Amino acid sequence: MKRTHYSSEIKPEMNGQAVIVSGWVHEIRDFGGLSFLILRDREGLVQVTMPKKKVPKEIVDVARSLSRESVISVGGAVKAEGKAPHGYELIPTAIEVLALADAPLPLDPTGKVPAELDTRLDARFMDLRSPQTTAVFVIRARAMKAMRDFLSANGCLEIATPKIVATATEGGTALFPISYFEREAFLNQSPQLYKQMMMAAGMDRVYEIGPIFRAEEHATRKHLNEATSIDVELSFVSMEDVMILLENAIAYVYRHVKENCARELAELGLDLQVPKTPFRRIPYAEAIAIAKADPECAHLEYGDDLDTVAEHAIGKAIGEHYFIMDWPTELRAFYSQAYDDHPEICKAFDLMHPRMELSSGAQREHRYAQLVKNLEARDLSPDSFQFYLNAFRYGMPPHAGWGLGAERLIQTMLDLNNVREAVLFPRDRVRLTP
RNA sequence: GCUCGGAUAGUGUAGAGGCCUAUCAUGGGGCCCUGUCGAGGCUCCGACUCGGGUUCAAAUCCCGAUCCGAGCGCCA
Repeated sequence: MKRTHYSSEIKPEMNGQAVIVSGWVHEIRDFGGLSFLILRDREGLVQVTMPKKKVPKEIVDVARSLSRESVISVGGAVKAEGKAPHGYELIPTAIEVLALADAPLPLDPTGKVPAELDTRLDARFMDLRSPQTTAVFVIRARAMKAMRDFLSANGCLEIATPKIVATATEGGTALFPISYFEREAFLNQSPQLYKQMMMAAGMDRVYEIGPIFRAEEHATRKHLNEATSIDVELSFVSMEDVMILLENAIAYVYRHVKENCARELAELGLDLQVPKTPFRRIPYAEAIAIAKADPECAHLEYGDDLDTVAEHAIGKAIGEHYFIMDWPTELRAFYSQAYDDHPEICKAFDLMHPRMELSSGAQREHRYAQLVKNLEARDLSPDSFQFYLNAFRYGMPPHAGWGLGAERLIQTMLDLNNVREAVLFPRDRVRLTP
C-alpha cells in the first residue's frame, strides 16, 4: 500500500474517493459495535470509522489488535460525514500493520498528560510526534527557508566556512578542543573571521546559516553549547545599512510564518504579531539611563556591560524589539570599528527582544593598521591571526555584518519557555544524548 | 560555578512522623457499549532516586551523593 494523501489533503468533497493514508495510531475509541481509529501523520489527524456492520470483521479485528503509536497504512473510501471531525471520515477496506509499538510509551504524544522537558528530550523522537512539538519544527523549517529567501533576494551568497579551526586565541568564549590527527584543533565559535575574509575575496554579500560551538558552562533557558547562527556580512555598507537589513529580515520571517503557518500557530495557541519596523535605536548611553531608572539597576555605571537584570529592565521599558548601538569600544570585539572622532565608542549594535539578546553586529574595522592596533589593545597576538589579517593587507573593502541566533529567534517568536524547545537534539552542559 | 527549590507507577501528580498494604489522572490487561472527538461504565496492574542517620515507628525529619528545575554568573 502506497500513501496517496496526507491527512490534511483529504476534504469532504472527495466523498466516495479511495485514498491511502499512512501514519501512527493516535487513539482508538472502541464502542463495541462501532469503533474509531484516529491516525496521525505529519500534517494532522484523520478519523477512520469502523461500523461493525459495514466493515469486514478481519479489518475490525486488526484495528482492535493495534497498540497506540503503531505504524499503519489504511486504505479506504472517503465519506463526507457531518458528525466527523473536519466533516469527513475514512471507511477502511484494508489496514496494513507496518510496525507495532511497545507499551508503555515513554510519554503521551496526544498531550493529555504533560511531560517535563527533560523527559521529552530523553524521548525526543516520540515527543516530536505531538502536534505541538511538530508545529515548532515545521515553523522553524519555514522560518529558515524564509530567511534564506530574504537574504538571497538581497543579493547575499550562501557560503560554508570551516567548523574545525586552529586558533584558540580569539579571546572571550571558551572553545571545545578536539583531536585533529597529530594536532589540537577547536570547534569554531563563530564564522566571523571567515565571513570577513569573504569580503576581501570580493564576494560582496554573504550569509551562512550553520552551527557554532561554545564551551561555556552556562545553565540557563537561553543558552546552548551548540547553536545555529545566521551570519551576514556586506561590503561597501555602513552599520545603519546592516541594521536595516536585520530588522527587515526579522519582520520578513515573522510575516512569512504568520502567512504560511496558520495551522501550526493555531496548534501553539499563538496570535503572532509582526514586529513594526524600524526598530528603536537606543545609544548605549541612553540604554544605561533607561536601566538605571529601575531600582535594581541603580548601581550600573557608564562603561558597564549590561547584565541580565539590566537587559530585563530595558526590555520591560521598551516592550518590543530594539537596537542598542554605539557601545563603549572596550566592551566590544577587536574587529568592531570605533568612531574616528570618538574612539571611545564604536559602531557596534545588539538587536534585543524584550526577553533577551538576539543578534549582535558592527561596522568592521577594515583598515589593516588600525585592526592590528585593536588586537594589541586587547593583548591579543597579531601573529595568531595572521591567516585573518593577511586578508586586510591587499584591498579589504569597508564592510559590516551581524550574527543572529536562530534558536533564540524561534524561541522569542513562538514564546517558548526554554531555548532547548527550538532544537531537535539540544546540547547543553550535561546533555550529550540523544 | 553560586544561591534557592525539588526527586513518589511508563507519564503527570497528592502526601507535612503512625490514617500508606501510598491519592488522583493518564496508561496497560479484561469485560460492557453504534457517533466518539479529553468517549463512558465496571474491574485488575503498576511507584516512594541512592546510601547513611534519628525514632518504638520515616515517602515524610537530619547528613551525604546523584539527577532535575528556577534565578544569577560566565557568554570577544
